[in-house]
Amino acid sequence: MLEERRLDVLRAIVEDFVLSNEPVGSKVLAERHQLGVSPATVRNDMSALEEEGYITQPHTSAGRIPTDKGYRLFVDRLSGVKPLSRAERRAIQSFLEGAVDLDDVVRRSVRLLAQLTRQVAVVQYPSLSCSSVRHIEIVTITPVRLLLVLITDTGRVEQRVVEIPAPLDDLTVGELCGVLNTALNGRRLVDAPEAVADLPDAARPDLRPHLNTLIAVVMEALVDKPEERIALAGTANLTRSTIDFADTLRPLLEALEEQVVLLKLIGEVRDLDTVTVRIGHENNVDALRSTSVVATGYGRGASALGGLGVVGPRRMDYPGTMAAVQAVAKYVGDLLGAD
Amino acid sequence: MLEERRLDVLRAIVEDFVLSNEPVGSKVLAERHQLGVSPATVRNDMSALEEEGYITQPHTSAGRIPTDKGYRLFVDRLSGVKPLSRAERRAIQSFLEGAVDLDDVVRRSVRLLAQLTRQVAVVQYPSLSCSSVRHIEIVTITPVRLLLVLITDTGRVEQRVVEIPAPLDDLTVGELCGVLNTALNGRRLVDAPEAVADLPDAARPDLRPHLNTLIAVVMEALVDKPEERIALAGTANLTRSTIDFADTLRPLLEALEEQVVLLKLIGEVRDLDTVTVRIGHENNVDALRSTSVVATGYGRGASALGGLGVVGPRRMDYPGTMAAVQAVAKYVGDLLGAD
DNA sequence: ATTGGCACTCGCGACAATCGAGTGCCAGAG
DNA sequence: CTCTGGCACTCGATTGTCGCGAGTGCCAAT
Repeated sequence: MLEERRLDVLRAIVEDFVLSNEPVGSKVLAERHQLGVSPATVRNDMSALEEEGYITQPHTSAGRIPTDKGYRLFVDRLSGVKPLSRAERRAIQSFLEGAVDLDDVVRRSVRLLAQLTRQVAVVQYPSLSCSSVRHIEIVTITPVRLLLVLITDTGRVEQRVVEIPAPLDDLTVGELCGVLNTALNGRRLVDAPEAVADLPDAARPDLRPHLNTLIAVVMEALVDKPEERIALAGTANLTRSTIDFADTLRPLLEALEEQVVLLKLIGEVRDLDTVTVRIGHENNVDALRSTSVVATGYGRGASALGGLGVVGPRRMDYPGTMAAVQAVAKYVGDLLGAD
Repeated sequence: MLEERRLDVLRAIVEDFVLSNEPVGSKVLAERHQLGVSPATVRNDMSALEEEGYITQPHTSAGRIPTDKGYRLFVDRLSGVKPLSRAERRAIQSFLEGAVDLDDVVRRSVRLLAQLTRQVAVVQYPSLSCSSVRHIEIVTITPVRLLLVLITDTGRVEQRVVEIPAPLDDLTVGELCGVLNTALNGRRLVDAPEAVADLPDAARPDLRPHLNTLIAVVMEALVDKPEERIALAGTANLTRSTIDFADTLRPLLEALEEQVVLLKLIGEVRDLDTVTVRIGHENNVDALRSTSVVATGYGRGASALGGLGVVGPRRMDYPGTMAAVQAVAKYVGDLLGAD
C-alpha cells in the first residue's frame, strides 16, 4: 500500500516535470495529481524516493526531478501505452502514402517522426544484408575499375566502385553480369556467397578466371562491407529543450553527424516488436549521456530490415514518443515489406 | 589621404571584431593596428564611418561593430586574398585523394570544408543536366512500375520509380533499355530529348508504341524534373558563434534541413571562377538574414557541374573562408572532371 | 501511518552603487 | 585644414545587499 503510493508519487513527478520542465514540489504534487494525501505525506515519500535514488533535487529549496533511475522505473513499470490520437494516425497515413521511392519513404518517415515527437528522428535504410537481390548491374568505368550497382527488393540502390586486378572488356563484363544476375536474382544477400559458390565450375572455361575475380570483389563490396545508410531530421528540435548550449548541444550535433555513431546506436536496439528506451547514462556514446534514445526495428515477418528512433532530452514524454516510434515503425515496415 | 585612412580604420575594425567578437573602441584600434595616429583621430574617422553607415555601435559607450554595408565594402575593396597555408593545402589533398566514389568525394569535401572554415558547409552533387549518360538501366518492379537507374559520367547514380500506362514484360523492357542506351550513351542529359527524338521511327514496329511511352516517362523523370541533391556538414559549428540561440539557431537549423532552401541558395551563386559572398540581409532567405554565405561553383571547363559553399555568422573571416571555398571547389572540380 | 505546524535553507529577482570603457566635443598646436 | 590631448558624459556590466517565497526536514499530535 505504501509502496503503491510511492510509485504514484514518482509517476506524478515524472509526468509533471516532463510538462513543466521545473522541479516539482510536494505542494503542487499533492494538489494537482489527485493523490488523496497531504503535502507532508508526499514529502515523506519523496524523501524515501530520493534515498533510493529515483529522484534528486537540483539544489536545496527546490523541488525534485527524476534521475535516470527514476525515468527507468517509470518507463518499465509506471507508464501505460498512450494510444495515438486519430489525428496522428491519419497524419502518419497521409504523410507516408504518397511515397513512391525508397528514398522517398525514408525521407518522409524521418520527417514525420521528427514532427510527431518534436525531437530528432533517425531512420536507417533497410540493411543490405537483410534484402534480396533484384538486379545487379556492372558498368565499366575504366578496364580495371567497375561500378557495381545493386538494386534490392526494398528498392534500395547501392553503388560501389571496385578495382579489379586484370582488365576486362565491356563484352565480358556484360556476360559475367548476366551470369551473376541469374544466379543471384531473388536471393537474399546473406545467402549470396553460397549461391555463387559453384558458378565458376558451371561457366564457360574462358570466363572462369574473370568470373572468379569478379565474384570475389562483388562479394567483398556488397556482403563483407555492406554500407549502411541513415537519414536524420529535426535537429532544430534540439533548441526546444533549453539545455545549456555550448556544452551539450555542440557534441550532440557532432555525434549526430557521425553516421558511425548513429548506426551503432540503432544497431543495438533494432528489435522488432520491442521499443527500446535508453535513458541518459545508459547510452554508450558520451555525447548522448544527457539524452534519451527511443528506438525500435522495422521489417516484415521475423527479420528486421532496419531500425528507427528518436533522440531527445531525458525529460521526455516517453509514452507518447514510444507510441509514435512504434506506429511509424509499423507503417514503414508494411510499406517496405509490401513493395 | 583622409579617405585612405578611413578605409584602413574600417579594415582594422572588421579584422579586430572578427577575431575578438567584441565591439572595438578607438583606443585599442589605434594601438594594435599600426595606424600612426592617435585615438582621437580614429574617433573622428569612426564617427564619419558611422555617419556613412559602415559601422554602428550596439549601445552608447560601447565600441563599434561593422554593419552589413561595412562588411560588403571590406569584402569588395579591402581584403586581399589570403593564401592557404601549406598545411591546409596538404590537408585538402590528403583528405580528398582517397575518395573512390562520387558519394565519397562529396561527403569528404563537405566535411573538409566544414573543418577548414569551422562553419556549416554545403556541397551540391553534380547536376544531372550538366552530366552525360554513361548507362541507363530499367528494372521492372511490377508490369506497370519501372525503376529507372541512371549512371552519369560523374559517377552519380540516380534512381526513379515511374508508372507506365500499359504493362510491359521484362523482355520488352530489356530490349527497349538497350535501344535507349545505344542512343544516349555519352550524350549530355540536356541533349537527351533530341537524341531520342527519332528513335521510334527507326525501331522495330512492334516496339514503337512502347518505346514512345517509355521515352516519355524517362524524359520526364530525368530531364524535366531532375532531382538535385545536397550534402551538409558542420552544423555543430553553429554553436561556436554565440549568437542567441532560441531565436536564431532554430530557424537556421530548420532552413538547413530544407533541401529546397539550400538548392536555391547554391543555385544563385554557382558561378565558376567567382566566389560569391552574400552578407546578412543580402540573402533572400529569412532565416539566413543574420548569416553570411560564401559560395562558388565547381566544374571542368566552362560549365558548372554544381556549387558549394559555407554558411556562417556575418562576423566571419571572409578572406580565409573565400580562399578555402575556392580551393575546395577547384579540387572537387578537378576530381569530378577527370574521373 | 498520516498530518499540521514550524523553523530553516537557499535560489532568485529587485534595487543601488560602483567601475570603466568608450564617446563627443573643444581648444590648441602644427 | 588636420591632428591631438584633455575632459565631461553616458551607459552597460559587475558586485553587493536584501527580502521574498518555494520547498524541505523534523516533530509532536492524532
